[in-house]
Amino acid sequence: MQVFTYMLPFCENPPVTVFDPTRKRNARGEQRQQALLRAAATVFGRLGYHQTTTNAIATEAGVSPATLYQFFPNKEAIASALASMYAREMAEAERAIDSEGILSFTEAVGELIDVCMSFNRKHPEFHTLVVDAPLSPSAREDKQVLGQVFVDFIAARLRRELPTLSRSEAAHHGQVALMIFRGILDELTVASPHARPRLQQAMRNAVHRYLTPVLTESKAGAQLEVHR
Amino acid sequence: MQVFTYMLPFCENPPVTVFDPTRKRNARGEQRQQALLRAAATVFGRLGYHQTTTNAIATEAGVSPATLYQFFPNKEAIASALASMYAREMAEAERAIDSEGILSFTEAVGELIDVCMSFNRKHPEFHTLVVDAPLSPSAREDKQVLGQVFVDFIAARLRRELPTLSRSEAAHHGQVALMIFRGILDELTVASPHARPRLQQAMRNAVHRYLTPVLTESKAGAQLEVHR
DNA sequence: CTCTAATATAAGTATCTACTTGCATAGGAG
DNA sequence: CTCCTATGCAAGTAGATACTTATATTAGAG
Repeated sequence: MQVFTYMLPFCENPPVTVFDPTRKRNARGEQRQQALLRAAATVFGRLGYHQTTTNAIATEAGVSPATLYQFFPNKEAIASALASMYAREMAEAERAIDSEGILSFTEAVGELIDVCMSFNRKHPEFHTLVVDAPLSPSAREDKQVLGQVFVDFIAARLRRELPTLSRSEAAHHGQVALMIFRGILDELTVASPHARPRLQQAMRNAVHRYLTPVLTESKAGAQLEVHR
Repeated sequence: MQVFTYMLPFCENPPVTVFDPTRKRNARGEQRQQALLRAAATVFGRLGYHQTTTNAIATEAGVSPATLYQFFPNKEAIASALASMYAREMAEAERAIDSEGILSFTEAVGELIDVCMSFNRKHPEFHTLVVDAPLSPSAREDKQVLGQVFVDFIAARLRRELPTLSRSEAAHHGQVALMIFRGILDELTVASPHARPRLQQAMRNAVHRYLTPVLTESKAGAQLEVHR
């Protein structure tokens, strides 16, 4: 059986190595890997994970299907490599937001939303990879970390405004904000260009409106929540 | 080629007839159809649409695969029949909410959310059918109508509180509420029983907090929205 | 240059799964 | 009873697609 090593291209994060790390690679091979990943990204973005065939990826990259399997053990590995790369890159971008801590709560959360929306818009294939693709354990980990970074960002900002808020409460609200984000993102990915700006505004409003009462109504606690 | 007629079982709505409406059916056959739909619902709920094979449905129903195809032309038709049934039933339940118009805005919207959450909890397979399954045009129509009923319910309530709100604005807010609902529902369907009550409360809060500013901040219009 | 390992592919195979065929049984109308 | 049609199934077929094999070509190290 063939043994694989591959590095993730166009990504500053520590390279993800799969299988044998001792395998030598030529420059030509590295180019092919990158070309294959770019081709995969294109086709995944066009057709979604399930509709995308490995043959289509190979064709898009201008190589034979067998060549693809010189560099990736299976279809899942391609999806996982892309998903890991994107997840790490996006997490990095989120961590970089307001590292000096000069933004207000609303500004920081708005910036978080914008960064996430731009990223998804720049890499439309990320959505299907995260939602539809079966990922390797390591890619699942990266995906989960990405979610946690989003949640932690919001939780930290909430607690900065309101130190009396418990960690678990803050995390919970971060999680709900993430769910709201994802729900609207689902529509954003299929919305017509004409409808997009309004939805982007709605996204900011929805998350903001969910979070601000946590800060303003906090003294009264859960009693002020919608009853029933 | 075999010709099909089937009626949707356990559903008060007008029966959905597929193919030849003149085909005679015995009581035994009707039982089988219902058993097959029940079996399909079970397996779809357990494995999701894509992982569910027609063979598994037949096995679950205790019949051979060929028998399944006596009653349904293909896998999609099974998913479509179930999805149509559920979509109509759920739309009916939504339309029945506060038909006397005695509930407050908050109560009515809360009731809408509760009805939708209970329905999805009662029929866990509905989610995968609507999200993952390729549906027949008629089932897609029923699904789309269901979404519209949700949106219209909220839009009507918004305009009842605030008659100056334009129809399109009201509809937009209804649509965003639906996206928020779906985003949180996605997590509810996979949440542990222990986490569910808190998420249900978060669902009510999220939708409520998104909608109330539409009523209270309306005079100032979009200017009061989160800037940028 | 030469030799070895990496790269490339044509032409498959293997498997999965939706769906069929051919034939046997049953049950209601007449 | 008799016949026609609905019901039922064992044993398939067909087509899609992930993945492999055998083999040729290339290119970098020494």
